[in-house]
Amino acid sequence: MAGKSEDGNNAGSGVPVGIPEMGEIVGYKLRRAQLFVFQDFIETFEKMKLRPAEFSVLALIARTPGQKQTEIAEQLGIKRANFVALMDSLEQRGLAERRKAEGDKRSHSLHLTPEGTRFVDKMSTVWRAHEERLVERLGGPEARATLLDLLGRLLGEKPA
Amino acid sequence: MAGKSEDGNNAGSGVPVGIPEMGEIVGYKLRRAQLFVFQDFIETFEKMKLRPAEFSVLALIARTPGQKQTEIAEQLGIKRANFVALMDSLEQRGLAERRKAEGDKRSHSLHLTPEGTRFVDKMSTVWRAHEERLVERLGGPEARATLLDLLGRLLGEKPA
DNA sequence: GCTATATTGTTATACAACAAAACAATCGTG
DNA sequence: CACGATTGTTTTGTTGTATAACAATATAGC
Repeated sequence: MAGKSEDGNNAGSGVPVGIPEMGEIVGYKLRRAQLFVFQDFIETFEKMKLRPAEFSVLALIARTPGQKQTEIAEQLGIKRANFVALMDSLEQRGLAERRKAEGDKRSHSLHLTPEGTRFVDKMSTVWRAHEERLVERLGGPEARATLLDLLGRLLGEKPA
Repeated sequence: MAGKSEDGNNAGSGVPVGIPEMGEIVGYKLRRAQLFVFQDFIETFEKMKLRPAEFSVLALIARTPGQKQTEIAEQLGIKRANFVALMDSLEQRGLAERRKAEGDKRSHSLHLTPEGTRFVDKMSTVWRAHEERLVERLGGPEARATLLDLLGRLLGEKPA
């Protein structure tokens, strides 16, 4: 056998070389992992009737209240058209509210209600348990930090 | 000031502590990264009119031909009901085909057509360029290996 | 061998996520 | 003031995915 194997794991097995194995495809594994994590997230927040998108909206409003709808939506990569129903729901549940922005009669500034603030507190606690579960799977906090760093690189974030 | 800061980056700024920053949420960053990678993937394969799911099906059939529909679907996490239309499309495009499985008149064994084989060759080449783009973003092949490893841990794969 | 149960591929259907276009109200600028 | 841009909204369409039901076939138990 003249050393011709490129794949390294299927010499002479008739398996066509050059065709990527699923586990070697970054996009594929990324998707599977994201699905898994979201699955855990969704189950974790099932009782609170909170979906990932709603979580992110509440967290953003909590951290920087008063931002305009479009600003919040943009930061989360949500089209402002699709953001409307999302915000409607949060408002009807009494968790967040739209206030007339002073100075601009078109835009709404987003805030948490008092109940929303309490809700976000509980939400944050519940989230921590979810995140800790991921850390265990990853094998420790350093692994999580590394993962966040690598994902950040894909997203083009500055190398800190 | 007695050292009470837990967040470490917003002392005295009125920002509620305990509420996670978006960039610190594994699930969120994972989703954004996956979206980004898929975006690049989709643009890369726009000319070939190939979607991620179709790519994965063709790659799987190419690597292990003769598998039953349900087997392929299951490996990819696709419900067999949704797999039908997917496979229909690949068959109508002349890339893959269903053969009557010998021994079981219910099941179909999946194979590539000759044209499908050529298509997969080209597909693999094009994919490599996409993957290489990701490697550059990540900062090298080692970073990619690390990422695949970490994602594998999330998915519960054996530590090799 | 016959019957009950399970599996395979399929159809139909519903729902959620997401994108694109258009619109009224309002803003900002020349 | 007139014009173009922006904000929130409605409407609509597409895609991905989940569920239920079905006919054909296979398998296991008796």
